[in-house]
Amino acid sequence: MKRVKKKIFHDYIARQGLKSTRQRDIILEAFLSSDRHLSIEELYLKLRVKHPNIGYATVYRTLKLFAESGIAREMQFGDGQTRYDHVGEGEHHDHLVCTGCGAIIEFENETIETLQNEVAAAHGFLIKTHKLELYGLCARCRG
Amino acid sequence: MKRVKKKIFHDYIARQGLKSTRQRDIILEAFLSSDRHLSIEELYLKLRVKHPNIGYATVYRTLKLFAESGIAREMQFGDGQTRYDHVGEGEHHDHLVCTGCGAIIEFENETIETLQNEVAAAHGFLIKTHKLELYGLCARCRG
DNA sequence: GCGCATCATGAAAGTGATTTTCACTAACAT
DNA sequence: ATGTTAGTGAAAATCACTTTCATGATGCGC
Repeated sequence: MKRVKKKIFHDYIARQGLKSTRQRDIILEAFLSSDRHLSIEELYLKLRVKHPNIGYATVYRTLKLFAESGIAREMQFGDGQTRYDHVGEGEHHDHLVCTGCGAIIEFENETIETLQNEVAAAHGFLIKTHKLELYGLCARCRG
Repeated sequence: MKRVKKKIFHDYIARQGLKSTRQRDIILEAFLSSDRHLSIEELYLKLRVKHPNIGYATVYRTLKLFAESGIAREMQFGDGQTRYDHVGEGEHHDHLVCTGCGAIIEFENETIETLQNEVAAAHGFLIKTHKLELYGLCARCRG
């Protein structure tokens, strides 16, 4: 899984005529082995422990590159920070966001996806991506 | 329709012990007679033509107030700006966002809403709100 | 109507999260 | 090994709000 994503990223880098660097590999490894939905700052802080020399800007630029290469997805959950989600081959999931504790739970629902495509078709739209977030209280927070 | 929303807002203002001001009325009128999904800046610029004395901060605070009163809804479409959507009585709609020309089209789909509730229930979640956006190219932009 | 406790406003300063700049390095094709 | 081009890190600049503060309205009580 990690291996596959590393390959996808490296292929992308090569295809775009970009360079493979030590920093990118370190950041990629850290990203792949971290929680989903990490913000730039969270990843930066995590990296800083072992690699205090890697700058915030590099993490920022590399994460953007991950998104471009298709192994990550930029997300906004209304907390003012952009988060980067992992993206699997052809996989897509949506989120349940707990407004109480901030927990983010993933789910997939084929039927909803199908309906979305129908809606799009009815409007002549060609869907590229979508975003579905359900905000509320998780089982633990709804006392 | 406009009348109803004005009343809702004024009632809210009164209930909260706030004051009715000339600026709020001007901004409310401009908001109600403008496109849906306006950003603070867009509304501010629009207002500035006839009311150059109204400050950005006032538009910002008033829009927040609209959202609190229930006649507007804050939205984020990934373009870095918060937009304010009109909200009708009990109504809810989702969006198709064209990444080509920026057009935003609204739609409603009862079945999807039902499925969302089922997903939430399956996870013990209590849904408060949701956000569903389909990004792609509109009929005009998919050449 | 008038006083005045509050709330509101506008200009400007402050914030927080990126995003860009720039001088310096590192990759990699030759 | 070297030249060309992309990458890096620190710091400065942006951007989109958000708050502060001195000044100006509101509107209830008399």
